[in-house]
Amino acid sequence: MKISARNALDLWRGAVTETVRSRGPDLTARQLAIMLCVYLTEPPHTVRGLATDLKLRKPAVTRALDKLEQLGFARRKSDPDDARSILVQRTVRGSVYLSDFGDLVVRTARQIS
Amino acid sequence: MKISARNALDLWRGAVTETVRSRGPDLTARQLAIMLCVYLTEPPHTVRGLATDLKLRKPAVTRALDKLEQLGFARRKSDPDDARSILVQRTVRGSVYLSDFGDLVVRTARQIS
DNA sequence: CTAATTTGATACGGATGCGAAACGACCTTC
DNA sequence: GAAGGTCGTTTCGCATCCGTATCAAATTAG
Repeated sequence: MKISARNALDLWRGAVTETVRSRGPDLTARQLAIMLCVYLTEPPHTVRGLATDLKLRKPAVTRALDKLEQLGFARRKSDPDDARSILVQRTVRGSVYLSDFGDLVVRTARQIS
Repeated sequence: MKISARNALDLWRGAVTETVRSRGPDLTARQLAIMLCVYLTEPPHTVRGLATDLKLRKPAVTRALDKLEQLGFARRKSDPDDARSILVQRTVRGSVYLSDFGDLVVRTARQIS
């Protein structure tokens, strides 16, 4: 993957601009980071683990998961091995959303130099 | 610029995750989109123009500019040719921030596949 | 069994964002 | 110069997010 700093910024602008324009789900940076972590890194994902990984407080993760669950982008499942923990799971809807977003970035990249 | 959808998502995750972790300025997607537009596209930039371009309401742009100005990432200057308009201007601080962010994306890209 | 710890969720007060509507200042038109 | 339009801002009520502190439930340690 080769990319210059200028191209990186243009890429970011193109994708973020298009997201804003199209009135997509209004995710904060934290919510998006959590979502990408859940979908792109190996399970299992717990509230505690996500909080540690992203240097967030636990309530912030709980609330972000509330939002993602409300959008249908994540599901909570209690851990059978430790009923205190919850396992954050992916959904079809979330997979589709991220897939579309990835395609948007690719299309944007093609338009740049 | 060649990039696969999967790499695009990994790139996004890496950069957003690092931004969250490092406690950078907590910009919303709208605020970021406005900032990138101001810095990466040709001036002049007005509230009206930014709102039209991003399909936002004017008060949303005004508030985003309040935030960017508070962070030292933008300046308002009244248009000498039409005192109703304001011209959104770049700052050194904002340039440095975006430059650093671009470098972060480049570094992240290097770590991917 | 009891006490201490861990886990995720919740209550609270405060900060910040939103859209709709209204506003003052300014330009344009006649 | 009065009427109407444009531009950016402000006000209003509402929704969402934050961090701190606290909670109940489950687990672990003694």
